[in-house]
Amino acid sequence: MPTIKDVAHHCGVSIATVSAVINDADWVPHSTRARVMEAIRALNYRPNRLAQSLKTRRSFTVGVIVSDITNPFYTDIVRSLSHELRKHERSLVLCDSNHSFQIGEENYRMLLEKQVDAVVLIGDCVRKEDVEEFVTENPQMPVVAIERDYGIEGITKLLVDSEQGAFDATMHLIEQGFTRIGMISGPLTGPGSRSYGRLNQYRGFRRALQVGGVEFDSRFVVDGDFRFSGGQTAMRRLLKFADPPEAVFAANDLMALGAMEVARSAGLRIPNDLAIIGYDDIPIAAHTSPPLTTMAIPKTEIGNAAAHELLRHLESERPVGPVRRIFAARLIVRESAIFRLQERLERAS
Amino acid sequence: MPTIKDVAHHCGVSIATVSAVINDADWVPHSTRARVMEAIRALNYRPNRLAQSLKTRRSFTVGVIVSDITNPFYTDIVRSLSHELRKHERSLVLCDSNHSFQIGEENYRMLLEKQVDAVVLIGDCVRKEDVEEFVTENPQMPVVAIERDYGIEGITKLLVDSEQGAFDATMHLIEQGFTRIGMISGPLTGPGSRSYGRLNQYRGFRRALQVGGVEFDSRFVVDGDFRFSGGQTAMRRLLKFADPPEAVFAANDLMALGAMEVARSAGLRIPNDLAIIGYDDIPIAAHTSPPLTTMAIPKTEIGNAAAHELLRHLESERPVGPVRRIFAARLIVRESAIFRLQERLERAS
DNA sequence: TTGTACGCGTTATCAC
DNA sequence: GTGATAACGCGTACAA
Repeated sequence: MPTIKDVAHHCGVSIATVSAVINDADWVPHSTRARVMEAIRALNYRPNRLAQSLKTRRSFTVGVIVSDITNPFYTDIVRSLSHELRKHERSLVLCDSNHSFQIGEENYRMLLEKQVDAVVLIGDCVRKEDVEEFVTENPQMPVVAIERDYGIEGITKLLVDSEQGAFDATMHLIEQGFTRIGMISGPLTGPGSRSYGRLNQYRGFRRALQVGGVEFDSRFVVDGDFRFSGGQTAMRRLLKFADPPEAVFAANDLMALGAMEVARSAGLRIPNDLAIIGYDDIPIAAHTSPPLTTMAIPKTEIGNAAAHELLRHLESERPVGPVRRIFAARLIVRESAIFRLQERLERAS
Repeated sequence: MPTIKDVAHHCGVSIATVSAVINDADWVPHSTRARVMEAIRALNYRPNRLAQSLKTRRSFTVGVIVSDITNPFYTDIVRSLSHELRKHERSLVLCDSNHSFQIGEENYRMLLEKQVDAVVLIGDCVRKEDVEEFVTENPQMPVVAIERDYGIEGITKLLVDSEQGAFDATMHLIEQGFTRIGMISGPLTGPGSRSYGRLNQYRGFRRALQVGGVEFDSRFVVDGDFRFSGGQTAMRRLLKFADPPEAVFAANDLMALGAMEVARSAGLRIPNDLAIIGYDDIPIAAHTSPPLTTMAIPKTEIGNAAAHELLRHLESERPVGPVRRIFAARLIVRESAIFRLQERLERAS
């Protein structure tokens, strides 16, 4: 591997001049500049970013810790983050904490040792106390937390308003004309309850019923586990009632799909006999039969925002204050929650 | 940030001693070692890996370029790769080339400049000529290519035998007793045809028919696009025949799901009226109704193997020869391709 | 057993 | 305009 020294020797200038050419300083004459460039091409010289970083104290690298990279939301966020960073000449070192706080803490420490310029935390990947400790030790390093509110001052937070999302979903059902509305919620305790940041979905559901003037029936709220099978189990419980709900809001699409499967197996048509609305807009949701009405999370926007916030810090001269941004889920109307008026009138008569 | 110098001053020894303690050399006396450790704790000293790397010429970092990180196969591979590397104190720089050869080439160059110890190429992310050039320029750097055979000497290849996978899938249908068998293939040209490395599926399908003594009907082979909608379109074409196939092998699960949807809408029961077998074993496949019989790709094994091969090079003294490993897809029997004998006898009578 | 001095590849300061 | 030269933080011969 040729070094800057080799280039300097090759074209008979000093390393300082070569360095100036590389970092295109304005004072280098065109003639010498051309000679240096020629030597660089001839030797196929590539600057050693490690040495650059050691000297400039900027690694042009961002560390990312994600609790589970196979979670499609996080994958999408990482992707858009990666693209934005690339546009600004930064690279990304990825750590998957695999839902282990210990691994997350090790990852964080490693990133600091590697002198990353910033850290992005996605999901519930590091213990709050550890983040606090790292942040107080490195107050100058930008930290962005996504989908988890550590409640720590001095770090940027990017969150999704799940209360509002659940409210909008439920409100959609009410506006369609449904009056007996159930909910398949997420787990009330355990890891999923926090990492998904969806504790507030139930609250949004309740608020929508209240605002929409629809009576709340506590029997119609069943808790699931965010998995397909959890949706199935929950739906079976719902269908046992003599007067089951006519519409159901599921806290995520996987459970909505499970619920749909059980409903159809029970001979119910969707949405004619039972309306279902999900949450997440996973890829398959557009292709189920009927296609699933659901709430989309602005994954790409979140990834872009993370990059944007980081770069604001990194590219500005003086430290920039942290930010707390709330993103809204967006209603995607498809066919699983349509109120079929004609159908209902016919049945009523 | 405290440096090794600060630690040395703090406990009144030389930096050489501190360095020896960090890299636990055997000659440091317990007493001084303890004093140094104490100072490290007190100052909260962390060695600067950048400086270490500059000196030792090993960055303990592996570069990964993936054509599309949101592709679940690649995500799983990246995940297992990342875990294995972490166990061996290596970190991972992730690049998503986003199906662009130009971005892939830029990524590769950047990784080299960052002095990564090795490169992993997943999918069709870098032009063959570029890989060749980089490899000849850096003959000592280990390169692992996954799911794409560049046909380049000197790099390790990890591939899935799609011919065998298609053969096994089709053979499963034949063994069940089906005789009129169709195939929904992948695209014959374009990016998908190469990045998925599935050109050979058709060949495996043909071979199975031959080996199994089942007549080949060219009308029953329709090409799709690896997407849900492509599966739907293909199935519609298949169902137009007066004597449609009684079993279908789809080149991926998404198309199998699309085909299933169309078949059911047409009033066909699965597998009673039409058997379907997929390829990939995507997560939802276990939860469709009926659950989809399919071929599973050993994603985790591939990721682990990539890490294993890299570490063989990285941790051995002298260069190790590259390897070419072929992985087999595994049949996952569920319910979408079961031959219901009794049902068929009843219908026949 | 411990300390000194140099080199890794680069940038930045300051003479010339 | 250009070229020495001192850092950057660390590892390591080699001297003490």
